[in-house]
Amino acid sequence: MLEAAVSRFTAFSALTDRDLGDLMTLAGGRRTLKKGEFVCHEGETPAGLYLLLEGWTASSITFPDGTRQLIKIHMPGDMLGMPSLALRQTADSIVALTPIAVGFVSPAALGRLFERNPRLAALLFLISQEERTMLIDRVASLGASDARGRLAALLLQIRSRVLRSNPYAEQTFEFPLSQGDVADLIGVTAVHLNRIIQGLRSAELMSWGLHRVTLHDEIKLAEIAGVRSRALERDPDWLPTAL
Amino acid sequence: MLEAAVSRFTAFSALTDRDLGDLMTLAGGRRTLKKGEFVCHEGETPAGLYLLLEGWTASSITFPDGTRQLIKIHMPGDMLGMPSLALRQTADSIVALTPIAVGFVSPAALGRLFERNPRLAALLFLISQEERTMLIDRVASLGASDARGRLAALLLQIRSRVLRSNPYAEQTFEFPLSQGDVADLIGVTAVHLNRIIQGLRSAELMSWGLHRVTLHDEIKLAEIAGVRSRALERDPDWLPTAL
DNA sequence: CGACTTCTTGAGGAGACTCAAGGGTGGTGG
DNA sequence: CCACCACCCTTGAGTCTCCTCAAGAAGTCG
Repeated sequence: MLEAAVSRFTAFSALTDRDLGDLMTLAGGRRTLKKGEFVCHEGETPAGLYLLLEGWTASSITFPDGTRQLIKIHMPGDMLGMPSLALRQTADSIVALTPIAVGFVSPAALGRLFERNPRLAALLFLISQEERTMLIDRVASLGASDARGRLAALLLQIRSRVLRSNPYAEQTFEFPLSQGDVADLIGVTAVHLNRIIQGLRSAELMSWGLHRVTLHDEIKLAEIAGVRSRALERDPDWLPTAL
Repeated sequence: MLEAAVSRFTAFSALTDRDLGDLMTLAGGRRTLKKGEFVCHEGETPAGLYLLLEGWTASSITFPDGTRQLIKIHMPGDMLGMPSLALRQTADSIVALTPIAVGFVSPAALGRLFERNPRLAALLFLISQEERTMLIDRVASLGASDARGRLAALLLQIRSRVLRSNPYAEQTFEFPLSQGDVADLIGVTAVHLNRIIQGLRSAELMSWGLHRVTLHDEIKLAEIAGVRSRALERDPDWLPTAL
């Protein structure tokens, strides 16, 4: 459980006891939210960061005409609200897709982290860069692929993320999103997405039902998505030395 | 000139002489490239960062079928190659859209920055968050808008970026991209984009020609784009104190 | 059990793509 | 200096993806 909370850090480098302690003091004040509740709303003054401890969330942008675009799915270990640190108004709304628990990280604590534990600060910097890469891949998918390709890319991306926290997961995994949610993620209507899903089902590339998704042929799906898999850098030699 | 090179930092907070000195030692080895040359190719082992000093560049992802998706335009002051720091292979190719000059930043120098100047490191962190917001807005635009809206959003975004380095710019600005480039940016074909441009031209919302774009009615264009303007946070109080 | 959300299917229309061809422009070499 | 080539812009016609509107079926929660 604690392991999942720091998994984004440990993906880059092992943490010392001091690092772990600093992270724990960073994320104080555990808070739980029910499914459908909001961690924050776009337009608010940013309060700080939230370390997602349990459950899934999604961040979204709402257009003046009411259209909702889902930007990204978050899972345990993700730090929420970082992009809005640079802004006067929160950029995206964050909603709980399942019951969740978050730890609150005050901006002041973040400032102290940069002063007192440069190595951990650098790891947080790396996590941000990883997030940028994921957004870059999403831009590429939305801009260059059709609905089938976008769906395949999204499912593969979520699956690889699930695998990280549970290496024993099989081809099948829990999937709390509705088809409407996924439609908002990949930028198509729910009606059209449904027809795409029917197609992939009858081609026996995937199954989808009962809040559970199974990818039967990941190689074929990766071809459809047109994605290159990304390997994270481990223990980059330029990282400040551990305290 | 030097001013533009640090403009992304000073947008958040004024720099001390020490900060400026640290930044200068950070970006050593000025290199110039001709239009069309590549700063780096996707798939390579990441070498480090590049501070764009003069000219425009674009980063792109290439799909297995040869499709090219342009991710983002970079202008003087932008730090190139940051997302790939977290990866074993460079995520995006970066090509010069005009003659450019870059300064090279070694990963080792970056590590020292985190150890010796936490305030500057935090500013670099904030710049990364700003980049994430821009990508989030691009995901939203690509996912939720039609070609007209995407074009309007792109032009407004580029214009606000141009304004930052040249506050005296009028409605018109230099624009070195071809229609094909813009089509690759907003994820439509060049043929279709051209028809969209004709429409905006005849509606007298914009002009485009001779490597120059003029936005005649930004309010109307902002409506079409469906964008909220974003104000950067100035001098956040959690920043480590200046050295 | 009833209200609600979610999933599914149908039919017609609009936005975007493909293929194709003509004209303009800048650059290069003879 | 001119001829040629490459690239970019423009326009047309036909096709396909995806959207809208609509309504019924199935699942879910109180």
